[in-house]
Amino acid sequence: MNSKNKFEPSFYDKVYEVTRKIPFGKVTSYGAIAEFLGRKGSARMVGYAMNNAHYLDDVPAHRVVNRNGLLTGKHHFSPPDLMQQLLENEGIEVENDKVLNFKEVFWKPEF
DNA sequence: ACACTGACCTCCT
DNA sequence: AAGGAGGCCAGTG
Repeated sequence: MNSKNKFEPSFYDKVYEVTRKIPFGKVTSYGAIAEFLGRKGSARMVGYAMNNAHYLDDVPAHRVVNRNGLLTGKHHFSPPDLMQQLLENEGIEVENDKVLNFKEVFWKPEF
């Protein structure tokens, strides 16, 4: 997976690392992660990394939504509703494939 | 090494 | 206000 050497984690690895640090009951956006990693305009890379992250059970991909709080990646889960179910299970209100109180449950990536 | 892909974001009609 | 197109850049064939 990692094309770079092990001393310098690839972009994907950083995305996974940040995604794992998302607190319980919190969510973040692709753009926020991309910006945090220094690739502000590269939100697509984050989403692409999330695609691969599905093979990892350590990465809560359901906590990552787009900038509008919309569950864009829900269709990529086994049952599409699983993403919403997981979020609601964490106390996050989701309605019409959108995260309610997105501003409150939003978690800015940080170490 | 080139071309295409992609769970997004922003700007421009 | 709603929709279309371009841009961002790492990874894979």
